[in-house]
Amino acid sequence: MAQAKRRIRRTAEEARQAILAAAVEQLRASGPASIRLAEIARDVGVSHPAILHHFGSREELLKAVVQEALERLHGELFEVLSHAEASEASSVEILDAMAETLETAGHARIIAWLSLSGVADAMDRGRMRQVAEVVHARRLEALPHGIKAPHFEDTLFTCVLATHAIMGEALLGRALRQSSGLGDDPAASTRFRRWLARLLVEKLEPGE
Amino acid sequence: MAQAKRRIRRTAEEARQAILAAAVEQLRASGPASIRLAEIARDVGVSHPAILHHFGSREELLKAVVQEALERLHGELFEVLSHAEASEASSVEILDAMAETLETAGHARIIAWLSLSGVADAMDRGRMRQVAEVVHARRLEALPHGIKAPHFEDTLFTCVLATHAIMGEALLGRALRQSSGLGDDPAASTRFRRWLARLLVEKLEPGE
DNA sequence: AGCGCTATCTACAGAAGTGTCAATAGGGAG
DNA sequence: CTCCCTATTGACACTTCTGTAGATAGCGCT
Repeated sequence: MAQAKRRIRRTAEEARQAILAAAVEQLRASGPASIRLAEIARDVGVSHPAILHHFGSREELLKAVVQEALERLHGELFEVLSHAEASEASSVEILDAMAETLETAGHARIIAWLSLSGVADAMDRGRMRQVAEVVHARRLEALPHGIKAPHFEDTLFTCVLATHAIMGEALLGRALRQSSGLGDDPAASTRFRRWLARLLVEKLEPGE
Repeated sequence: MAQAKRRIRRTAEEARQAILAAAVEQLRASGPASIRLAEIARDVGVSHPAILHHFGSREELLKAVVQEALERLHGELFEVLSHAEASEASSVEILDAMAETLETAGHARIIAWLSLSGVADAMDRGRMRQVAEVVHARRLEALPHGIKAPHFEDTLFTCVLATHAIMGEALLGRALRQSSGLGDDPAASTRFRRWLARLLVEKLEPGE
């Protein structure tokens, strides 16, 4: 009858990782407000007090999840940019790769959740400015002679616009395509990205 | 002692409106998942069963709130566009007005909440295409001679980009300004809008 | 004034979620 | 093999939230 249930005993670190993974997925899917200990426990295959044992409280689990998610994001973006730099990729390809990362890994959704619920304020440390400075340096380098150098803020705003576009496409892409009469055509998304990349590149590197 | 509490008795319609208003505000502030009957009841100044009396269940209240919020949004956008058309406003001014509406009234946040939580799918009926068609007609009209007519999709994508930018600015504006080293400068937001408007207008009406 | 409709209230039931506790058992160390 | 540490569990306490039920009290109508 009631067979004694065989316990799987992980190391503390393995357990934390398994729990964090399930929690991040939950965060991506339904936001921080709907993170339930029982549900995550079920996904991992443990009982919910186990989670409390490793994280102390739901609140602290949430903190850890947010940190984990942001670290994954920064890590992946760093990797994408490193690859791009190493392979001398074109601006179009870089933009494409970043969009791909944000969209398919669900990072865009997570950022939106955190931003809306005000959970992750000021965890960023000026990354946008760093990126913009790199782009601006490239831009000045490739500047044809006799053309007035653009202001830094122009480059910065261009980067901000690119960010908004990528995020917006990840969040509202499907809905807007529906609303545009494009149906569910997934190719429309890549067409938009290509179009956007051309627009931005023409703005930043008018010579090419 | 316990003074009999004087009840305020509203008409059913007034009560519904008061409840909806409080609920929409809650939706804007913290999203659909955190809509609590007791809290809304407190805001309105009634007991929570009163809400259930008027709406039947939390679920139906939520439906009504979503519908109300989207109707407000469509109404306000329609008004803005009507004004713009009547006053022959410039494209820059139109964009500015729409951004203002989306941002200050909190519509952008609401849309983002609904989109993330998958509550409001397909409530739109092709409005994006309508807008894009109007813009495209204007664009062809103002076209200088001897220039090849742009594809409709180019105009459509431009409108989509504008939408993403406005939404993104409303959602992530503060965070990105922080990350850009611009601090809390609220003027930076208007500078960005101006910059964006110029970019889009130059794309759509290169002659001016 | 008296009556009836119904918006509103208080009190309570039930579900679900977080957190506590003592007991259990897996696995490494000696 | 035995012991000890601690990851894990089932049971339970407590809170919060939705929904129900019966009583009550405004307000229009006659």
